[in-house]
Amino acid sequence: MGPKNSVSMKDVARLAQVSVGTVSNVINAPDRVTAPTRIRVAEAIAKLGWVPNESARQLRAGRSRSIGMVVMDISNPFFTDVVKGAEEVLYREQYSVQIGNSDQQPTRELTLLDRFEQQRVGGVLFAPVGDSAERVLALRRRGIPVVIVDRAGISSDFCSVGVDDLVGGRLAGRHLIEQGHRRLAFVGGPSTLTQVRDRRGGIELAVEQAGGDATLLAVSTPGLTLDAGVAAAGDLAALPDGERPTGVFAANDLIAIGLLQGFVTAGLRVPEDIALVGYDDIAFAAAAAVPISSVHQPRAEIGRKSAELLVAEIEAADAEQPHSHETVRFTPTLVVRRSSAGSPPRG
Amino acid sequence: MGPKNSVSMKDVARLAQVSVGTVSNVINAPDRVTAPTRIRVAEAIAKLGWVPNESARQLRAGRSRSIGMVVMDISNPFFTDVVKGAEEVLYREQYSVQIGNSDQQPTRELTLLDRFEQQRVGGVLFAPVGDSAERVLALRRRGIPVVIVDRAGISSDFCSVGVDDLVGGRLAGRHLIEQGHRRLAFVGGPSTLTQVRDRRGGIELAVEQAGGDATLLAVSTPGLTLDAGVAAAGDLAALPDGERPTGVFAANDLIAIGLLQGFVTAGLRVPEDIALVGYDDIAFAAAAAVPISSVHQPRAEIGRKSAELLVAEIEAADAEQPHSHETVRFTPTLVVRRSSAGSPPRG
DNA sequence: TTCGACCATTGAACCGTATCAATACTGGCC
DNA sequence: GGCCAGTATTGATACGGTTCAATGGTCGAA
Repeated sequence: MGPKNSVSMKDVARLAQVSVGTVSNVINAPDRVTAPTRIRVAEAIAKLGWVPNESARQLRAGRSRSIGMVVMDISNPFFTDVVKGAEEVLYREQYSVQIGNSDQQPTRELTLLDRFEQQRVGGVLFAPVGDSAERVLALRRRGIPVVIVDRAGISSDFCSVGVDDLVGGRLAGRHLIEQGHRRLAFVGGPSTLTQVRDRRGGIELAVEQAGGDATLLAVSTPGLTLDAGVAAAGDLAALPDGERPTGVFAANDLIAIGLLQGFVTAGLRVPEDIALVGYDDIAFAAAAAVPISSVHQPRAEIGRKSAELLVAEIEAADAEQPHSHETVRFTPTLVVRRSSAGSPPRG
Repeated sequence: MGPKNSVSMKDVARLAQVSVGTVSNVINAPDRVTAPTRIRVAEAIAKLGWVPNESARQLRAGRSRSIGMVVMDISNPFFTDVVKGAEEVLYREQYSVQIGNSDQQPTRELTLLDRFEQQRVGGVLFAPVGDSAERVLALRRRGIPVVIVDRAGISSDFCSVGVDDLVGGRLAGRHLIEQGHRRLAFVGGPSTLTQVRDRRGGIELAVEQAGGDATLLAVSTPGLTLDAGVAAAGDLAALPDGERPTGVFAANDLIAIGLLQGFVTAGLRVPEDIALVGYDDIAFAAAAAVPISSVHQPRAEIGRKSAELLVAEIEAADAEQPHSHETVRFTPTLVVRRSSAGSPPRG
């Protein structure tokens, strides 16, 4: 239909009666250009509505000011908060962010990394589901820095940021035990996720350390979603009263909120019949039918710190300076709310 | 540190003993290449670990398989659901998506559009906050198709997808009136947002049509967030019992959830003292302290349809075929839950 | 054997910018 | 006036692909 209205630097140069090199300087090094010419060029740019072509710029310059971010589940508020923290830093530093949602599928995760590599992004913030270690090393070999988010210290080959999930899980477990619960349950999955394994490991530790008669039932879910929680609640509710756990620790708040819904539907009261502790402390946990106790992670801070580490690594590489990888492991805290208040039912 | 390990098509061509043109064909038109050479080239690619440079490809080819998406608030589950719907379609169609979060700031919105234009994205899915009509037209003038999301039929210059917010607002208003409420309130803002104006307009309409003594109090908030809802709840709770509205319609579910929290804190019971209806019907509305009635939008469907329209427009442009813009306006429905059940307190 | 048709492959031109050595200009100073 | 130092500007080149006209080779038909 319309004319392929493609105005380039050359057109600007012609209109402003200068060379393309000068136009380039007006953009990238304005102080190298004399005021009158600078103005003439600026006017030409405005008149033609020229917008620099990022592809051409990047092709020539080699580097890119866009960074890629891969998250497991964009509809989990935990990740959107991490994303917002990262965006805040990157926006300020003049990077643009590309968010990719792997939806907990290792295949999609790899596809996203492929695309980022093809686009020669300046760096990648990566919250992995599968074991993409090899793929990530390939990225680094090409010179693309990668920071691992939400899984701290998995390897000393990268910077990484996360919380100590073992500690978090133990906090939750101890709390339930201190409240008097003896039949505990852990709900979450898949256990291919480090986060799930560690959080479960944490509550297992708490149970062992408590000694005595405390037991732990592990309920595995296909994913960390609301629906998975609802389904798991049905399974638990179906157990006879004497066998059903009285204290449940969910691998994240989405599961916890789902469990709560499911319990209510099944006629179980929280916390009177069954106590509940979640993980992440997303805003919606406090607003749930019964406010949910949760292991708090500094979500925005995780995002910010990841972005800062990534920017530092990118700039070190640009300046050909050495860079040593850093592992930042935040310590989680427990926020107690109504869902785990009071003592367990006798039974 | 490491060598700038930049392997290009030329290297592949040399190793495979063919010309770069042939390598290109292996990638883009495999059937033009004889099987033996194809294999030889494939082996060379694998051996060298070559990954095509998207910038170079795009620079030459002119088109781009990445599309930009601008949302108002990435931490609002409504938008993440829309995003997931769009991603589903675009991933299938081999496009990559860049998500930008304007955070309800017109300035950031414009910055994001600028970046997308510089990157010469293939198309843009745009959920606008401000009045960016001019900027959007500039994009189109450059040949970048734009689909307006979550604001249907604002202009016949673009495709657009959304729901009829006037109808949605009226549904909510009618429902509250039918439940016997006479002192109604609308909570939301800023009213620069079409969505907010339309939803308020809808309940105003319902109040007018109901005739009689029904009144509407409009409470303006700075944004559509949880916190804004909590704050507004404080204001409403501070009103004397006889004056306080008994039926409240929130411009979205985040506000509604915030209101609910605020009311509970202030000692007001929902729905006994004050009834509540939200908008969007996000998953968390049903899971709130009191399950919240809400005007349902087909969130994923909005995302899918937007993406489909965008792809159609892009492909029409590629094929130099005419394209006529389409406006898709879904009709919202009301989902009644406990937050608006029962009759108003006498007072 | 010769010719033409057809197909696989080649090679050069180009996309829009950054970069940098070379050049043109300026003003100050002897 | 001539020369020099210091800037402002130029123009050619490279980046890594795609594209397409031109080339070379094969095979069947005459």
